[in-house]
Amino acid sequence: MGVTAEKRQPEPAGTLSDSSAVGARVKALREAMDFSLRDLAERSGVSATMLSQVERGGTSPTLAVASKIASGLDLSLSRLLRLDETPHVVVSLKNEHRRHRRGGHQIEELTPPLPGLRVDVSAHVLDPGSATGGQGDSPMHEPGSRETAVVLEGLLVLVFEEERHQLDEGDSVTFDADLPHHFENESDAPTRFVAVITAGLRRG
Amino acid sequence: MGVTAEKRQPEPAGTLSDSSAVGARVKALREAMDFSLRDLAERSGVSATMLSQVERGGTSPTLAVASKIASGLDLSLSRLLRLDETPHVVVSLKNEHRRHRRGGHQIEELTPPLPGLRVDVSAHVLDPGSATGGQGDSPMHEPGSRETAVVLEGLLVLVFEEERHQLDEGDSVTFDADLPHHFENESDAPTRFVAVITAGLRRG
DNA sequence: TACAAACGTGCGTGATAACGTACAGATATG
DNA sequence: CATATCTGTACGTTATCACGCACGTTTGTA
Repeated sequence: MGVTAEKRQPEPAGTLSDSSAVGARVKALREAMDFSLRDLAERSGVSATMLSQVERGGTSPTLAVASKIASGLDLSLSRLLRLDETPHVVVSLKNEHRRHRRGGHQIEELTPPLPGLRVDVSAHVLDPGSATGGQGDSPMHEPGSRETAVVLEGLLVLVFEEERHQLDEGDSVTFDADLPHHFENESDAPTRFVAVITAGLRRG
Repeated sequence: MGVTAEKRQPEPAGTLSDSSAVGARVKALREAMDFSLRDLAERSGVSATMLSQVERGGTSPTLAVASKIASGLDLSLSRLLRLDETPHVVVSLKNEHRRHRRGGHQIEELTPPLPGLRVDVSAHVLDPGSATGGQGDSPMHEPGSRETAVVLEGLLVLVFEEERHQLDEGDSVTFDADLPHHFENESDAPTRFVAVITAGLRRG
């Protein structure tokens, strides 16, 4: 069971869209602190000329120089950069979740398609008598991946390499997801569970 | 990324403790992802020659190039830098029991303490008016870790770097867990949610 | 008003980042 | 074993970072 890996997008979340954003940020912080270019130059150890070029977006400073500038503004470099990165928090509202259904198997993606996200969280509902592992739903994942399933409601059966494992409400199970497996609902009530799949060891 | 200090002022406090630490970090991450220098060059748009120099600490790349390298590693530059900045306290549960409570916060570990497990899944109940992040519960996790929370019942508030995010039942949220955060229940009914925390990047 | 000081930026220059090419060693393959 | 391919790095070249100096403009002061 699982979702195909999202392909890398042109501008992943958190990447600087334009390094001149950092320059504008430095200028704004410097002015907020009531410093001139020469003031900041003295505090940071970077020349006023360079600071002017950076603020106007005319050059991309090295990490060493950028760290000095951040220090002159009483910040770490990572914190300075974070001010202009895309937001770290991604709230996924219930009605925004990507949902799909295959027969008696209902799937709801709970994690956003962020590049570099090494875990996939999804909610599942299995109607009575239904099972996962239909068309387009591989019984195995990429090598090294692992899965944890948590039963929220009802009864769940994990069939792992042809061995059956009974899970009651509140139980959880962790296993290597790169081996053949699927889930079944043999009861006469729907089963709800959350599946957490970690990225494999080799990422292409 | 070793800058010779012979002609420059000693680096002021607050800068990267060791520029070549970033290079070593890039090398460790690249090898963990099983990439060659040429593989990463293709993904990041930075030449293999340059990557080799950076990893060996022979040069300090510009912010523009460093951002490309980070992107090739599926990271933002600020996260890459954060891995080698001020050491963070690693959260560690005080006892091995699978269930425990702190005031109005009830926690249940759902994943077993398996070696090499790169994800931690836990169920939480917050009584009305309660919050996470009390004594012995650090507001930050190890560098590079990420967290996804799914609201199963009730209303939840995420306070992330002092910004509040409202979540209704069924909503989910994903964020960098190595920055200050905690959860609150401001409603008059209990809140149940599942938290999924991925291992940090610092681990082997 | 005149003058001094402060400010941001253009210009030229040296240092170094960034890359392409080629090499030697390691690894894979028939 | 011989050959091909992959890998990391040395070297030379080009592009650009980083700076000192000087300029024109703005601001402060007597």
